[in-house]
Amino acid sequence: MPVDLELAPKQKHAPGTRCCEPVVYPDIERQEAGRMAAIAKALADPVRLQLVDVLRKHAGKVCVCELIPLFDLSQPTVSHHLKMLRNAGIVDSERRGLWAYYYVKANALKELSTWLNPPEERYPTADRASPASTRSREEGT
Amino acid sequence: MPVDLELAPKQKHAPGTRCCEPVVYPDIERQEAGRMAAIAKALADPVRLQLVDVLRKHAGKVCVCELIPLFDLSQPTVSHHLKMLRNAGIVDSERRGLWAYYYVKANALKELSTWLNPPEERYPTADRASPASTRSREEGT
DNA sequence: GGATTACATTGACAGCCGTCAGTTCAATAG
DNA sequence: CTATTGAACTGACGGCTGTCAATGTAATCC
Repeated sequence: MPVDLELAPKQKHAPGTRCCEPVVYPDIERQEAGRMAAIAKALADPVRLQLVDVLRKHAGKVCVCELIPLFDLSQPTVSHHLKMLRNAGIVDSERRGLWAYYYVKANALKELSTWLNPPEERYPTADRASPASTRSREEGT
Repeated sequence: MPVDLELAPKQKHAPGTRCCEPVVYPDIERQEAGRMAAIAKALADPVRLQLVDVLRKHAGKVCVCELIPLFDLSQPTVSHHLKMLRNAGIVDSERRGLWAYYYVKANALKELSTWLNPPEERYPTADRASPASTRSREEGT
């Protein structure tokens, strides 16, 4: 049965003890997180990741007819993946006659890449778990 | 999955015309793509991305009870997301008494980060669509 | 014109994902 | 011991995803 935690003081914890120092959370992160998660979602499939990899490595515009035989997938499935990548803003396409050429949009992966790649190793080493202890950083690289 | 190149004159194209130069695809990419896609999948949700962000920024071990109020989600849902991050090998946890502390594992994001971050901004702007161009660099086996 | 080609779209299907209410479990407090 | 607390687990539900066969569409060739 549900417990009435409304009436009690919100943080009981152990008397005089805290689990860790409070975490503040900047609301600005939220929009950014949404955008980056959308990019990550588009890359969250091996086929799409390989597609982006091939397009990046060839650094030009690659025809769909060259992409299809790279996978054991039907043409509509590859087309579907390309569409998802385009909807995510990662790639774009251009038609020339019968053929469609895809390419990776510049800076499309920049935000996620920047977030993943911290510009500096300037993370403080405070251990928020035990405020009394003077430990720091248990994992070396 | 396998890169099975057809030997038959599969490519009709327009007579005497090619859509673009052939794309070779290193098979080694496949495993790597699978691993990186799994990491991307774990980050493909705003909540999980924010969780990782908070854990990274605090650079120590953060108690779950501090993570829960950051989101408008039930405790089981946050726990579920943390489990997915752990299963993906991105975070790990440690119990101390009643509390559980989560932290980002070192190097967990390294592979994806490296792939996203091109080692060099040396992308030429060769256009593979025009057969007249004289590029070479097709990375052989 | 009709036939062919390259690619996109549709519809259907199984499987996974995000969420919550409810429950369970382990550790602590009294 | 019992009561309480922090966190994980279970079951359920709607929605989304990856895949294919079939179809549609636009451009090209005869």
